[in-house]
Amino acid sequence: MKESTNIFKALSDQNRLRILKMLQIKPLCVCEITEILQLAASTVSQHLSVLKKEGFILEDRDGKWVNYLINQRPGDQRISAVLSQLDFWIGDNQLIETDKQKVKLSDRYKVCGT
Amino acid sequence: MKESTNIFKALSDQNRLRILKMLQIKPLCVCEITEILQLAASTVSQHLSVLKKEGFILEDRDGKWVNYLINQRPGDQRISAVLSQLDFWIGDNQLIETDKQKVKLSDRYKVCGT
DNA sequence: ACTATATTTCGGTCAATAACGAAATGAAAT
DNA sequence: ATTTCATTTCGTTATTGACCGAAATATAGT
Repeated sequence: MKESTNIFKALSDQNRLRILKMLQIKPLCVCEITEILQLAASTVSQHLSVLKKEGFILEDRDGKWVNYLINQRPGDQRISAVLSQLDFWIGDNQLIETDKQKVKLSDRYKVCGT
Repeated sequence: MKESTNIFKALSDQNRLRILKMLQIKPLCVCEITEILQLAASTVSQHLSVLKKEGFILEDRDGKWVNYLINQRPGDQRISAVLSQLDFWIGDNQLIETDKQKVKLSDRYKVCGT
């Protein structure tokens, strides 16, 4: 018996919304997200695990990195509904606007490891 | 400049979801909702003010009572999207099922004032 | 004006959660 | 095998949010 989770809870945190919008641009590893959000890596990891647990995103290990990406085939229809119209549900504000710019310019080989 | 509020935050609380589903049956006053949720009136009032502030519901004073009802013409399209398909977004569980039964049987003149 | 009932506002407590840094784990390169 | 870097897990702290009861406000009836 699977208990019905409240998908809105996963979306109630502003930083998790920012992450979703960033992943809309392209898959990212934890250290790239950490760099952009200016949070501790452990905090970002937690947010990602919430989004993954709910089915919004998938992880894909690539060597020492873990890429996170939007889940294209979520089990839950409500999650599909949100993800397929992310711009409708989560409008851009200044913060998200600049996040997206940073994602476009982000290069893992420069951001990480230095 | 109106700051963009996170509509998901208003929906992240289980009791607020219950209230929305109850109001789907019929408009209710605070004391009826209080009776069904078994919370303090002040707590229910807080929940209602959040839902009202976000545009999910409207209030309509009727003498000493204040009726709350689903907003049929929300300004925010996302809120329309949620409200027009409330059953899709907020599935029934046992709790909500019995809430709705209680709403159908609820009679303000018996519940309040005694 | 006074009383009764409904509701909201206020001040405070407690629980949930977002945040951090440190330690543990995973994977690759030396 | 050891080092290095990315990530996760753990333990703790700070913040936020749900909740309550008491006091304040609103409305209607006496």
